Amino acid sequence: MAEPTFRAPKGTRDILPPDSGRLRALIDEFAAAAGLRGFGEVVSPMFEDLGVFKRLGEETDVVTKEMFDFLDKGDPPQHLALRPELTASICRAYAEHRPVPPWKIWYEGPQFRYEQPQAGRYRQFTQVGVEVLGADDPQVDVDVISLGWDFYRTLGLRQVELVINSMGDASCRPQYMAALTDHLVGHRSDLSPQSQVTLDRNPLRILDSKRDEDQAVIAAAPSMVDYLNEECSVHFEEVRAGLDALGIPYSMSPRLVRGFDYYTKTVFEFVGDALGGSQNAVGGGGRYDRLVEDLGGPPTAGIGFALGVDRILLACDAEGVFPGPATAVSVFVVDVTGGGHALDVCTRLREAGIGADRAYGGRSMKAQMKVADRSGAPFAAIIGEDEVAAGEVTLRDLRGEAGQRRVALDDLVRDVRALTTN
RNA sequence: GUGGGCGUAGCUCAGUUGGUUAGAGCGCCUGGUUGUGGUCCAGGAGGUCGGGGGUUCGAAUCCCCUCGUUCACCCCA
Repeated sequence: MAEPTFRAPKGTRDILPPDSGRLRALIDEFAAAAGLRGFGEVVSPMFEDLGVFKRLGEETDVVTKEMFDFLDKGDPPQHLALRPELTASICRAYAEHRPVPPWKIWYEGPQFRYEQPQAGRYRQFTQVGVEVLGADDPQVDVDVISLGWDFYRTLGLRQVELVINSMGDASCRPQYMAALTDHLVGHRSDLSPQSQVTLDRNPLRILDSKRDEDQAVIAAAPSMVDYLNEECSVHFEEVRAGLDALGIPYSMSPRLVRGFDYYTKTVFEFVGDALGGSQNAVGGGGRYDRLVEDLGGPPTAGIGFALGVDRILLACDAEGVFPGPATAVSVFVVDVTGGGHALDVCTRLREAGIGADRAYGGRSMKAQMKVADRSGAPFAAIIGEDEVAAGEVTLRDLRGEAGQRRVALDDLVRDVRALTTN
């Protein structure tokens, strides 16, 4: 392959038709699902002060080594970073604008992490997500989780599984951490070298290690749910009861700890079973009752999730669902008189709200018919000298058995409507 | 960031132990008598074999570097 002068930067890609149409349709689907449940959209900046993201946790890889950060041209310069996720931005916006709680919002857009790219893992990737700020009612957790669950079902995905856990809060997590650390330190020599390093930095991280050597130690480790205090325990029970009431299946995993330090109480992940490899998390989220405060806002409970659009589409491919939208072009105009009449006919159709396209460059009828076929349009409107003389066009059915017939130019819109509405 | 696989036309891939003008299928373009696509037939365009360096009389085939991609770890969506 001849090397082009420029190519999309490492870990980024161009999304072209028809994939881009599919992406758009997926986001529209999510917008509809969120809107139906009373969520409003927030469009926030693509970059923030670096400090906004640092609050996500000093032990979080996304913060410590995966940030696209830079200095602006100010004096003194401001240290900014492309957003690696959106929860922090939303919390920053909440602290800044103080909307009336509960604040139910959804978002969509690209996010950036400086990682080694892999299938389903990009340096620029798209997420859709929701956040609810200002309500710690477990019913909110249920509402949020069910929105995610329903969304996957709407797309047609059947092999997505829900996994949940509880991380406790500031009063019970320390006791669990002590017990976990005791256990891990006691088996330090049984852990992989990498996990032994992790142990000193953030013991919780070892729980989702995928290395075989670690599995026995992890399996014997204490579970957070056994250390939950009364409040957290009741909260978790109510979340589970709510999911049960909705008939949403889930499994509990004491190993589900998530990568951000800010989570409290409920955490959950949607796993795409149809995706091989490690990039099988198609969505995840949890409750974060301290984050808004950490960003300078009032004490505010929060919960939300982010769904990886790129991975969801890979999962759709794997399951053979969500093919994407059909063409919006209903009529492809074939004009063998030079093209001037195609201009007129297309305009008539478009002004009536009927999708219309045409060929350019005065190509042969055969060539234009091929383009018409490829366009996916259900009908072709053919214009030759005969039609022009009679003030008509030949309307041809490209997909069915209706054949073709001549119609008066002034009746074209009416006839196309009749054919496309039944 | 660490380690392994891969990188030949727009796409999916063949290219034998290094040896003459690098191939196929799909796609694209043009035709198959004078206005008709989706089937069929015939032509055609399109590649300095990711890039750079080296070994050799000679390299897509061997070596080194580099870039990209992919898999695992890590992390996460």
